[in-house]
Amino acid sequence: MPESHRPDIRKLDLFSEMSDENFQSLMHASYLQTFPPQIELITEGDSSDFLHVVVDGSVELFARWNNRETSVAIIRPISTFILAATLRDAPNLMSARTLEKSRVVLIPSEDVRRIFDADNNFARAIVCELASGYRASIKKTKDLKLRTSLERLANYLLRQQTREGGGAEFELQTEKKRLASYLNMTPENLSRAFKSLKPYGVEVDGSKITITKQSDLENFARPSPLIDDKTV
Amino acid sequence: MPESHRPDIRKLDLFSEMSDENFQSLMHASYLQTFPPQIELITEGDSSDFLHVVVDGSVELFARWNNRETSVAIIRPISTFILAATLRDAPNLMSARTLEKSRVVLIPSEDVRRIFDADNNFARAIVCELASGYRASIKKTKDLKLRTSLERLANYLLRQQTREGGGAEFELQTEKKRLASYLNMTPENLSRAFKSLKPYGVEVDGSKITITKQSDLENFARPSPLIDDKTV
DNA sequence: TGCTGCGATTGATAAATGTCAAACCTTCGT
DNA sequence: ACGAAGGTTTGACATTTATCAATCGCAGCA
Repeated sequence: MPESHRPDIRKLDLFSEMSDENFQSLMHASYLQTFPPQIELITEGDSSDFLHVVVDGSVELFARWNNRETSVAIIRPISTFILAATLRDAPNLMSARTLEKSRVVLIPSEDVRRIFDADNNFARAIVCELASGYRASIKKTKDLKLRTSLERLANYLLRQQTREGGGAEFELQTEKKRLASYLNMTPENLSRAFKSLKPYGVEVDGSKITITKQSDLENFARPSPLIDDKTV
Repeated sequence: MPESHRPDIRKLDLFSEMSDENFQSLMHASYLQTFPPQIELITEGDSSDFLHVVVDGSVELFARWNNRETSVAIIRPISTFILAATLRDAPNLMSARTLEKSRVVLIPSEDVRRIFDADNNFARAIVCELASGYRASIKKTKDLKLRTSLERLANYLLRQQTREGGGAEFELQTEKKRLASYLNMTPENLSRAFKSLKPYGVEVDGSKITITKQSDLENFARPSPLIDDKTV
């Protein structure tokens, strides 16, 4: 793998504390690949041969069952995905496709497991990462089970607002079709949900959202750190 | 903590490979406590002071938001819970209550973290356990998002049948009220769902289920290893 | 034995969500 | 500039799921 992205990857929590030697060894065995949009990188059920790192573009994780499909996450630079499958040497539970032209570093799972055994700092970082991912997944379950679709949308908007810097005006950064699937609703339902949030000060213009009555929206959404916070 | 349960706990994947010394050290710092039914052991948001091991009875993990409540998991002997919060030293995301008179071993989180650092085999086991839990949670998300409540019930019955040994006749082992919450439906809806499964050979008598047309039910449920299998 | 309380069921109704079809709009490539 | 493709919105309608109220039935207990 070329050198160019190494410093960025090295900065990830997952890799920042490991020894130089082990990091170089991981990188040495990896590939940097560029993919066009809409390429299915992983199909669920496949064995997990590589830990993936998105360094450019974006990748959607999704799942299929019985001819239905749902969006589970959208991975943006710089982050890894399918760490759990890699470590357990188990089949991937989700499929992955590029949403746009993307660059992905592929680290052979075998090397990840080998260096996990050799490098205590790396092992510690892996545990942190896994625990975080696990907790994020629990939060998603709570969001799904405890909230109506309207409430999920309202809270999503507040989270997205925060991610985008906190201003009253921000971009969705996701197609509405995909957002609908992510929030477990149909595009039609999402469209109507936006209208239902208008009384709470949500203005929609294409992918631009403006929140004109912040406290009204928060009052309706009732965000909870135990569901909506990234870090907790 | 008294000695009596140690051999059983030692057999758990999480503890079976660690050094004797470290295991004894963990146990030495732990408490065995007996709780009556319906005691709230943990309230979500609390800091995670102990890793819990249910050695007798059963414990429900559930979550609250906005005056609603949902059942997330039921823990039966012998298993641990809230490992992720313990490791991250983060607040618990779920509450826990005993369903019946139960005995629980409480291992101080601090000791778990300390010995994680000291014992590579324990660290490895923790990673396995976390990765498993993470994957189980992803499967739950897929189940929730991709299936209707009727399909969730049908697949639940097939899983429960397997857990109970695979015979045509088996017990639910859970109040229907709780099962409904676990499957994200109301008790009324669950009751009707059972009736809707009658054409597929599901007979209900109290908590006893008899599956008279196995292949019909499987045909309807379409279980997938990537959602329903324990081990994958 | 007969209460009592609570879970389970049933029926009627309401609310939430999905489906289908059509129209609209934006983007993109020729 | 034009047309095609596909995402978005809207309306009408169907289905799923929840809510409310009443009843049933069983387990625990005086």
